[in-house]
Amino acid sequence: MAKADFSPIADTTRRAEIVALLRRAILTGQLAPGQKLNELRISEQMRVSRAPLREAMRELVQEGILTSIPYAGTFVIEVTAKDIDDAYSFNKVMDELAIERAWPLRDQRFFDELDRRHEAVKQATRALDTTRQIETALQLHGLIYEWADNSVLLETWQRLTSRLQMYFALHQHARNEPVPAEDVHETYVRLLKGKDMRAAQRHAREHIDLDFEELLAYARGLEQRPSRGA
Amino acid sequence: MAKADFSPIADTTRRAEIVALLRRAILTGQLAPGQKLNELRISEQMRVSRAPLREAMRELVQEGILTSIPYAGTFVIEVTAKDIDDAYSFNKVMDELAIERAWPLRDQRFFDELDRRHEAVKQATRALDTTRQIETALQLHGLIYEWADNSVLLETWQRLTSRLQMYFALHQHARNEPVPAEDVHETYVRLLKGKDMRAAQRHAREHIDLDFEELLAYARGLEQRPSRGA
DNA sequence: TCTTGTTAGATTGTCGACAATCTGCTTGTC
DNA sequence: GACAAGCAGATTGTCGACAATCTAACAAGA
Repeated sequence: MAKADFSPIADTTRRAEIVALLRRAILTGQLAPGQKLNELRISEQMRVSRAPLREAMRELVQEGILTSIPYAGTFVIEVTAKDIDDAYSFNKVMDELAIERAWPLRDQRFFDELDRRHEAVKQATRALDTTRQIETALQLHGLIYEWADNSVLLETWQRLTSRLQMYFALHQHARNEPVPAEDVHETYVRLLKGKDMRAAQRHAREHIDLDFEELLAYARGLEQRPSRGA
Repeated sequence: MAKADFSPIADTTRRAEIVALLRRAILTGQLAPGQKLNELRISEQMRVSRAPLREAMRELVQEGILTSIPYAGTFVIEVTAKDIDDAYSFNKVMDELAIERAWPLRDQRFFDELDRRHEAVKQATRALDTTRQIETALQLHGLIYEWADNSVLLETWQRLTSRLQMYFALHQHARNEPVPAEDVHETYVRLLKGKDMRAAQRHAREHIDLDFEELLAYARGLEQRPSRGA
């Protein structure tokens, strides 16, 4: 009775591969914020013409991690403390919604997947792979969105994820510290398996708090005492 | 003391104009859901080469109103009852957040702008211009997002707006009724000017409810009793 | 009759070259 | 020396043509 459960064929267009490459370069900090993307140089490096490269860049502009100025160029977005703060407070509200919606839909598959992703984080942590640690942590966190059964909510989360990953990667790059050895997701996973939804929501908020606070402090430090008035 | 308040120069690239044209065609229902966009035909009609057209389409795919299948084509998104329901329940939560954030930032400029946009809706209603009525109503509603001082929240709203406008336009198209003469936004505007934030939030939710309920009923009617199981 | 292989037409994906625009330097003038 | 005009050089925007892929119609075989 096992239905053959094929996954979609891999995207075979150059455009899709370029998107993946560029996104990765940006999210890992290989391409720094504010940096200009020279079309000719990149197309030559990738052995690709400018047409698919430009289309890929247009996608990433819409995704919000590149910004384009006509006849001037396309740049990696700058990251301000306000951007991080905005993403943070928005994320808090979304999290509560996602947990609320996903809560009654939790089943064995959910718990299994939760463990699987949790394991992936722990493995990346053991391997001292900071990039992958951020990536897997976000995937762990994203499970409630995938389970919330709301396409708009999920899509919004995925958009936000790009930027969050970029922010955290920047932070890690700057600190250049070894990754924390202890498992900060233990409580989160346990609460999601439990019976108290409010407690899970509360923890999710506070748990996110911690990481973000560090991030914010770092970003504020970068900005030279700007005039923050309207 | 009046600062020269210039608006940005108009986008001079064909790409930007194509994006605007296509978006308009989709949001007004000129291009029906599911319809395929033939690149050659459109590029000839617009007297433009396929390169900027394709870049424009890539943007709209990311914006969520087009969908692309490699080597098969790019299509206007289909609208299901679930999509509308998802957008609806997501919008409710966002609205509460937006009102909460915008509330303490309301000032004279806010009230003036509120009146201005309200007037625009009434004018479109008097002119029996349904398309413009939808557009202006969404702009009126979007003010709280612009005032909430959160870039992520605003951006998310703008993305959602595209689809909402499309949904409502479809609905209007299908009903083909004259627009309602009475002013459904009167209470909304009055509450936003008042002192009771909770009341404003409650009304926004219920006000939105009305329009959406009709929309949902319509969309469900379209779908041939689909199996709604997982 | 149903399935499978082939082929022609149409459409999308990609390429290399040209046009439009910006940037920085040079030049000339005061 | 300061400043504006004008001139390369580089970069982005756009174009037309070619290559890769899909669709459907049709033929051949079980």
